[in-house]
Amino acid sequence: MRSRQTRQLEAIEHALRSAGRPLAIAEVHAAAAAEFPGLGIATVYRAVKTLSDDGKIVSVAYAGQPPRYEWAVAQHHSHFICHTCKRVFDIEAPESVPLPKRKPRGFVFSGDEVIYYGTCAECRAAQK
Amino acid sequence: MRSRQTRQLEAIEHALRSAGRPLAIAEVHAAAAAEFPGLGIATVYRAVKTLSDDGKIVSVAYAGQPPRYEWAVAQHHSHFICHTCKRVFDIEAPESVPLPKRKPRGFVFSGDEVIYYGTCAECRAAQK
DNA sequence: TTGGTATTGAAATGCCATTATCAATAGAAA
DNA sequence: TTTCTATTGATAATGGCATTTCAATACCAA
Repeated sequence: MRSRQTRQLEAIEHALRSAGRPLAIAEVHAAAAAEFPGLGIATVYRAVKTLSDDGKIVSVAYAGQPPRYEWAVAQHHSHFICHTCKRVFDIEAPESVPLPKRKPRGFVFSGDEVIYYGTCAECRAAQK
Repeated sequence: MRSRQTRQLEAIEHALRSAGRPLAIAEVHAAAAAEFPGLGIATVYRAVKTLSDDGKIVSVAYAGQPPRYEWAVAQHHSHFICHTCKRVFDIEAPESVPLPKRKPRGFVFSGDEVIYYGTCAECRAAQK
C-alpha cells in the first residue's frame, strides 16, 4: 500500500505519461533518471508494478521484446513497430478490421489487434 | 553442418510439419517425444535452430510467451491466440487491412499483421 | 560388418530480466 | 523539529529459458 508521494515516483509517472508510446523498463528508467539522477532500477520495477495494479498503465508486449508499459488511455489505438530500433509507437486505430472468413469450429472471437511494421523517422534518417 | 539423418530429427520435423500451427519448444518436445520416447530437450533446441537457419521453419512470438516455431508456408496467414491456454492457431488472413488514416511524419510502412483473440474450442468445452 | 565421427541425452553452465533483502534515507503527521 | 516508518538503492538471490559440455550412442561410407 503506497502511502507516500516521492520524487522518484513522480519522475516515473511523468516519464510514462508524457511518452505517448509504450516504454520498456529500460526506457522508463532512462527517461525518469534524466529527471531524477540516481534512480534505481528496482524502484522502476516497483513503481511499474503498482501503476499496473492500479490500472494507470497497461502493458504491451511483442515478439521477443521485453514488455512495455503505456499510460492508460480510453481511446483505442494500434501500434507501429520499427524494424530497426524495435521501439513501439502509437497510431490511430483503423476503423474496423475484417473478421476472418473462416474460423475453426468452436472458436469464439473476443477481439483483434493490428500491428503495423516499418521504419520510424529517426531510423530512416540515420540510415541514409 | 548437419550431415546425418536421425530418428529424433525426423520426429521433430514431423511434429512441426503436421502441427499446422506454431509450436513452443515445449510443445515440439512433447509432440516429438510421443513419436520418439526419451528425446532430449537439448536436441529439440538444436534441431529448431538448424531448421530455423535453413528457413524451413519461422518463429513467431507474442506477449510474454516463449517463441513458437511453425513450418514455413508461402501462404500468408494470421494468428488466433486463445486467452485461456495461450496456444496460437493459424487462420486465414483477411483480404486486406486498412492502412491507418494518419501516420507519423517520416514513418515508412512495410507491412501489417492482424492478431485475433478469443477462446479455442477445447478451452470453451473445458470451462463449461 | 566395421570404424570414424556426427549426433544425442543429461546435467552443468550461462544469461539476464525480475524479485527479494536490508540498511540508509526521506516523506509527512504530530 | 522530531519521530515513525514507508520507500529507496545497491546488490544478492531467483527463476526461466537457452546453450555448452562430454561421454555414450548410432549413423553411414567403405
